[in-house]
Amino acid sequence: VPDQVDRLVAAWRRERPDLDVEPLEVLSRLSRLARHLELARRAAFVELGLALWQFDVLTALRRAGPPYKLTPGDLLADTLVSSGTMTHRVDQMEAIGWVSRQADPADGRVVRVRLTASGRTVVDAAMDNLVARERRLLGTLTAAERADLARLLRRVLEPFDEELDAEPR
Amino acid sequence: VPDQVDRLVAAWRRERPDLDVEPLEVLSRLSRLARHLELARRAAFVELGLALWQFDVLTALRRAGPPYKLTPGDLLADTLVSSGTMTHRVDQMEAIGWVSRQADPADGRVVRVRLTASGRTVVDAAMDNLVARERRLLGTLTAAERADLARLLRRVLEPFDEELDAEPR
DNA sequence: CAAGATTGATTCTTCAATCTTC
DNA sequence: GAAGATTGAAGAATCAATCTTG
Repeated sequence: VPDQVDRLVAAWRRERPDLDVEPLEVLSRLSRLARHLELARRAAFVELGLALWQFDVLTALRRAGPPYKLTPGDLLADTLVSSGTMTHRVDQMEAIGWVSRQADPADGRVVRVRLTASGRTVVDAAMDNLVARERRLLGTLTAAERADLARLLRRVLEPFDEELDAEPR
Repeated sequence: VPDQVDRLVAAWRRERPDLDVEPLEVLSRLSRLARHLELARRAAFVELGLALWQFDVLTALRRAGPPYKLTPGDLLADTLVSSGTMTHRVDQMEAIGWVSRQADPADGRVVRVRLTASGRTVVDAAMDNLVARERRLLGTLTAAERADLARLLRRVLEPFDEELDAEPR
């Protein structure tokens, strides 16, 4: 049964027979799937009064463990956004009360972003919700297939992770 | 060798041992990879004076084949954005001269968005560029592995494609 | 009333410039 | 001067409301 990407690839082969579009079989599915996931996650979080970008910041802090503090710079690497974006995000979430800012006693340039108790409550609920839904989503695959998929994705992801240390944002 | 997602998953297991975060092995890699791809594509198109969202619209029209006409509604399904977004996009690109709007003679509610000659020139160049780079990106995988990856992604994507007919945007 | 497209308000992201501290 | 964070302006995505035609 052909899917949307099969149709897309067939269309390219018809319109640009000079181009070998084989890479799209993987990368176009990947982009579309990521976009669908984003839309689905956003819809699920609306009920919790939570925006997707807020969830991304909260989970980074939650994962860090007690005392739930990271610098804006740490958060950049986790969320892959620019530094200006992160400042704005922290502003908003500080106003809501999910995070707070603290000066770093050792280095005056650095700020600590700390997850508050209410922020932790929200992110734990959202994470329960998310993992449950995403498990359903992967239910069409066997455990072995999921492991295969994870392994292949890791291989493609490798070059990107390596260059992360070098790039400013 | 552990990657960023291995670290992320390990952190969750430490902080939320009550949660089974196995789905993240796949879905977190997928999201991160999609984000990296987006950033890389954006950087590549900057040299061509092309924004990512413009590329998405142009390719949908180019793939459609002569006479390179689609309705805004058609473009929604291809690009997974809202109807308001698409109107704004077509506005911008019409101002640049890459597309034009035409009324549908048969149905007054419908608009045809047509790719112009200059739009076609731009999209063909960008597509050459994109496919070449993405082929390099997948070079770490063998042909068999790429086929495996495409197959597995297709399986996960299936439920989303099916519900596409039902949803408004 | 439904379908298709548009509009305007709001929100988020980005970029480049700036400020502070090392 | 470099690192880390912030600022403000500009651009794009979204939502809900609206307009037009079937």
